[in-house]
Amino acid sequence: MSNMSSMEKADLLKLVGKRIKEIRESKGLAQLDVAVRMEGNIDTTNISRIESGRTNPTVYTLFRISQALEVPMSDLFNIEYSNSMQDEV
Amino acid sequence: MSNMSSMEKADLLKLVGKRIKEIRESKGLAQLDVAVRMEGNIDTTNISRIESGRTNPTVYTLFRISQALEVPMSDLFNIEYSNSMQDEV
DNA sequence: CTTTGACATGTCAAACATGTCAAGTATGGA
DNA sequence: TCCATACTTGACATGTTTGACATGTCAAAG
Repeated sequence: MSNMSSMEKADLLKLVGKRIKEIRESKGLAQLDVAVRMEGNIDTTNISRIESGRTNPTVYTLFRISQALEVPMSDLFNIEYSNSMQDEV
Repeated sequence: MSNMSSMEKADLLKLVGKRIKEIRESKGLAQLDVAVRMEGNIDTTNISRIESGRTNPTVYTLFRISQALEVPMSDLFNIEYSNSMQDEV
């Protein structure tokens, strides 16, 4: 997710979704496990839609997912500007 | 944004909004400047609502804002792993 | 072959984000 | 005071996310 400057909506959603799935699987969790851990009502339908990039989730939904996965929200964006600055225009 | 585990929706939205405003002002930009730099149609109304935490923005909207502000998306969440102190709670 | 688990996908309704315009507030300067 | 800039707030239409449920697919197990 380094050169985000020219990214389109569909690409962003796919990347975020893939990242969420990656984290979830690395923790050995099923979508249902995440749903159960999330605050408020949710079912796996929405998690599936988010992971496949078919929906444009709100920040609160992403927040609840990051809570359930026990990672900071920044992890969902997999941002590592380790060596450079962002988009020096 | 420490101890996010017990945060409620309204608090999350207020924090993110405050952080966006903080970054925007640190760059000497007006809401209108951000709107103009953002992809797609937008005016300052939505930016105002997001900054005041009155709406729950989608990830794509936050993405466009981070682009306009020329910061990585993680900056919008004020990740504290870097140099600042950790979770003083 | 049937069952079970995990996930994708379709539909529906309710709630909500966004975009747009208009009007209001506040501040600072001429 | 008047005017301009910056931002907030209300109302509304439009589109989309979300939650709920049903169904489809696929693989593994029995």
